[in-house]
Amino acid sequence: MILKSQVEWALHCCAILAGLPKGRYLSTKALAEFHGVPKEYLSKALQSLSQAGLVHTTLGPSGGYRLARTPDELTFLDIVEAVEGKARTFVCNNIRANNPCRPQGYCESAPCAVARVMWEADEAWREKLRSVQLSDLIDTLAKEVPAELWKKSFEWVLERAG
Amino acid sequence: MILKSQVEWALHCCAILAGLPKGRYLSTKALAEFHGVPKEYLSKALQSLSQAGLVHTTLGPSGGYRLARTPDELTFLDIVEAVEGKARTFVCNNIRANNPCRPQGYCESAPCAVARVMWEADEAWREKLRSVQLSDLIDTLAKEVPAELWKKSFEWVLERAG
DNA sequence: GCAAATAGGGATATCGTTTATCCGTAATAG
DNA sequence: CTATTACGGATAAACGATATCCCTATTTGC
Repeated sequence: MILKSQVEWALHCCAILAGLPKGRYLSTKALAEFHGVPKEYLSKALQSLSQAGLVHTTLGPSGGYRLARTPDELTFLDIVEAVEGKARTFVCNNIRANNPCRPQGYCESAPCAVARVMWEADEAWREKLRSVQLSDLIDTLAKEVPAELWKKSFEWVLERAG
Repeated sequence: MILKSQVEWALHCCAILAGLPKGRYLSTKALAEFHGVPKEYLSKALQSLSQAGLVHTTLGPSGGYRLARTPDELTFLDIVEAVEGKARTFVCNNIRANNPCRPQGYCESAPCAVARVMWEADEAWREKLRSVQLSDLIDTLAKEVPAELWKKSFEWVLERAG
């Protein structure tokens, strides 16, 4: 069970978009080049962000993406769920219903106890992702990324932002 | 990203094995029939439990599986990891290293900040699974499953336990 | 108005994983 | 000795992740 690589791409792209001056847009082409990932496929991930309402888009030359909210209003969970979906990672097939001792037509009152535990763990995962905002990531990166590289990257993006 | 159905099967099988009298074994055939799942494929899941040391096996007629530890020494995480593996659900491909502004031969000091957050969430998921013991599940089932069904199921298993 | 660049969506192809089955081997109980 | 079992390897089908291509509508700048 491994998350799509698109999740990683989307998170990194949002980190870049967070640094865009207000009103500017960055294209798929620039984001793909910056991260060294296939443009056409990255486009699908960005479309997922768009459909989830996390980013705004414009068409035409100088078009592209910008965040729809401020970085402190965007959580990791928002981004992960936009790409990966909101479905739980554990699917209950209710195999207890195959119990040969079970009376005919017996109807379950509660969700399977096994599934409930697995869903609680799933929720713990989501809660952790919900607790981290995009702004937290930016703060961390600002500390960790060497100043020179940080500055150069910012300029690189600005040159291409429409 | 969805867990294998084998995870569900393994959890339910362990719950059944927890009810076995000391020293008795239950075969793949019986476990597969009880849960209505393909015997050959379930066998792979049980082999995973065996390789992880969670269950003991014996060969021959009246052979099969029994728990290697008491239900309060077996956690959900033990079982989930035995089947699903211990690898993290988020794989960092270190795409930040593709940054065109990055100086040649630059070597990262720390794991990617994005990956660290994702791994913390993964750990939160595991911690939750680690906190629930198989005995907890048995307690819940003992309360929720109708007494009649509980008794019949127990008898069904005993008839087939070697 | 026109040309270039863009997001968006659909169709398609490739690859790896999950799911599933089959078979041969070794061990064991009766 | 026979029947039954766990175990491992080989194989195949089904599915999702990855990736590419193409067409359309829209927008910018000339």
